[in-house]
Amino acid sequence: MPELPEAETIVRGLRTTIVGESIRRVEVLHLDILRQTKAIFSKRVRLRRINGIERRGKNILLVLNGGWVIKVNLGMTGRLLPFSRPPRGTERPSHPAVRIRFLSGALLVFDDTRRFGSVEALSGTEWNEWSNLMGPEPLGPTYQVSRLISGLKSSSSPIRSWLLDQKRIAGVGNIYANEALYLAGIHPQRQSRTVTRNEVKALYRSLRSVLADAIKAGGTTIQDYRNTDGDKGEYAGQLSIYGREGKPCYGCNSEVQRVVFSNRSAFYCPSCQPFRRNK
DNA sequence: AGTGTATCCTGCAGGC
DNA sequence: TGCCTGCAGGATACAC
Repeated sequence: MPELPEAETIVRGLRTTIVGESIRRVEVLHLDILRQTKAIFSKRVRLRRINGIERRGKNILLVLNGGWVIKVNLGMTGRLLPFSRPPRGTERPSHPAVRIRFLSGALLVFDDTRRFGSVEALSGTEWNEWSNLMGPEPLGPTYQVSRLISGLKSSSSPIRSWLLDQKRIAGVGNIYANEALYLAGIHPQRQSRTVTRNEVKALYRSLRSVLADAIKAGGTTIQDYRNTDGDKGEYAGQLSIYGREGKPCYGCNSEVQRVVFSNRSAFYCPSCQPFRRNK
């Protein structure tokens, strides 16, 4: 579920709740979520203070003293839910996988129905190495259209696949890739290197505006996504193409199509996003 | 080297 | 009502 805007919304929620808390102990209810042994994870985070919350792509970082970080990837259905005291009744998470308990009595629960998410404690060095393997942040102040042009120029991948590759650009998932391609008038299966310079410029603009607008709306909830207050994101009402198979295109009334490749659905308007033969 | 496919897991919606 | 199939915001180990 969560792409960059959803992760950013959660980061902002955590900044107002758990920064300054110190970890008393951790409980791991599903070992497959943890990317290291429970003993190592516990040893690395216990009694450390949360100094800040950061985001890299779709990943959420709890920055601890000593340079340690807890890296959280939400997968498809992951949630990070802070509580000032143990939750009761309907407040209780349905699929808790990891609980971080603080000295104050507050706690943070990583809840994940499908358990595609992951949690891992890394040293500052390990984190830097990992981060360096990722592509640039599309909303970063130094990200420029030239970067997108040169990246696409050398790739024979379909452009939707290129956008989903976290090593090429960080944080873009299936919803916003589809939305940005629609707004730029580019068919999702166009070979990346055949996309024209003007089309890439349009894509650069649409990508940044879609992501920024989605952050303003608190992200997109299709089914599972919730922010740190347990509330849904409102961007679903603004989606132009994602999930609209069989419905009329907002621009031209043509029927929105769905095609599956790389095991993911892509949505497009055959009229507004024509497929041109690859060079 | 770079790409595409299958797989992990649970739950929900729709068809019969 | 119940059973079946397909589908879901992600990442990655493989095969080619």
